[in-house]
Amino acid sequence: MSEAGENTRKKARSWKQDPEAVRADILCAARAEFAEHGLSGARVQDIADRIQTSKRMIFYYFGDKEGLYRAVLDEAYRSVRKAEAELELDGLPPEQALRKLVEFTFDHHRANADFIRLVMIENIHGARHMHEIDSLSQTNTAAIGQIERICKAGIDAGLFRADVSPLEIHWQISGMSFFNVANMATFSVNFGPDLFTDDAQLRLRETVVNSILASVRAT
Amino acid sequence: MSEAGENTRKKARSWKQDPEAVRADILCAARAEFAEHGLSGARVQDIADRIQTSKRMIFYYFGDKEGLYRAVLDEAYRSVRKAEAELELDGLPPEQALRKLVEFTFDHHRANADFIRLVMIENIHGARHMHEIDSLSQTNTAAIGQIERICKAGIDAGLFRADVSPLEIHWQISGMSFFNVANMATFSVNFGPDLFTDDAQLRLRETVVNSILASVRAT
DNA sequence: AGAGCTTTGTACCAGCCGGTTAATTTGCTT
DNA sequence: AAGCAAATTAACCGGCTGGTACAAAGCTCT
Repeated sequence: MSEAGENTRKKARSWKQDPEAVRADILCAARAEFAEHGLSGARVQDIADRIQTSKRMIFYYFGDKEGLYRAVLDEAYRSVRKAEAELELDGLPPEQALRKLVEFTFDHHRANADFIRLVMIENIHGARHMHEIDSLSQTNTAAIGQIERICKAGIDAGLFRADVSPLEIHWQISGMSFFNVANMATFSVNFGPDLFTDDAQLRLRETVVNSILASVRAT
Repeated sequence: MSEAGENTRKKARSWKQDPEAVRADILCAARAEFAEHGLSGARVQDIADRIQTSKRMIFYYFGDKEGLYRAVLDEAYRSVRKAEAELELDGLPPEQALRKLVEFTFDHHRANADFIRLVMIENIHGARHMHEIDSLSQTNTAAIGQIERICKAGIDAGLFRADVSPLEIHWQISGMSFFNVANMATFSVNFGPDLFTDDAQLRLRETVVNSILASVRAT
């Protein structure tokens, strides 16, 4: 979740070489640019302008525009997965664990609009570029693991229906949390901005929690 | 829901003028192109190539690229709203009405991937272009009307909780139905394509129905 | 039939943008 | 200090792309 802006390297008169920092700066600026304008809408020159570097450097480090885009996508997924993995749920009773997971996901999506936009963009491209990033395939399914454990505990305790599907639950949580951020613009235009004030979002989050919990509970 | 492809006008040797058909053809080709490549990714030349016309015609009828995009967006929303309005729910008991609405929305989103993609794209642009289309603001809130009526009936009958929010319900239904189509690509890459087979989608739809119903039911 | 409008075809342009060439500077190694 | 690879800069290029100028061809009305 590396923060935006803030030149990491010193670029005062007599510049010091610091390739890692340059790479990181470019990646950060590129993430913002791609998130804002999409792949074809992003301008390499604008990315260079965001930090103190030249267009040439971008091609030097990342080959071409798509290479840069892939690197951005890779890093974005990596940092999100890291945050997910840090969430500790194992001690909690099933319902509380599920509640906490939903609340976390909902909040985390809201707090990482750039990532959401990158995923939107990637979906527009049919996830074509994700296929070319090998590091993604394995670690992503770990997100399901948490839900599987919660479900198993819930079923064993007789609290959850025996036929709950962890994958479907993840789909539901992701779906609403994602939609909430991704479609805020059009939803606001169509139905007003009332749902997106801070306290309305709190209520909405609770609605999502209740909806998920209600649907997994044993009758 | 005008269908794709299929040149409406005759373009044989001695061409007859048929501006309406040309306009419709352009709109149809443009919708496909924009849905596929986004606003900046779409090529005007490619739109012209999809049907039997010249780039010149597009600018003649729609002014510029953004004007065309706006027209596409307008027509897309219009046709979707029309389909929504045709859904007849008033005779049904509350739970069945809500179920039918969810099932309809879920299916309708799946069947209109182009529209979903246009909305995704518009969201990436912060719904900037929707603001410039006046015909949208009024008719869209009508979608909430149906849910309001259902909720009122449900509450009066003691079946639904008294504090259900029609807007939140609409948000939930839209959210999951939208996500299901919009994020199919990345979701499949991350968690496998299992959820998107025809019968898995049927089960998933049922999960959504149950989830919504469970959360509105009076305790 | 011909004036005057709308509609269509052809050729073209200006500028933007991804990407490159080549030369300069920095820092490390010896 | 000399040699060399890595890092950086500046200028440049080719082609793509939105948009246009101009002319020709149909339709309509008289």
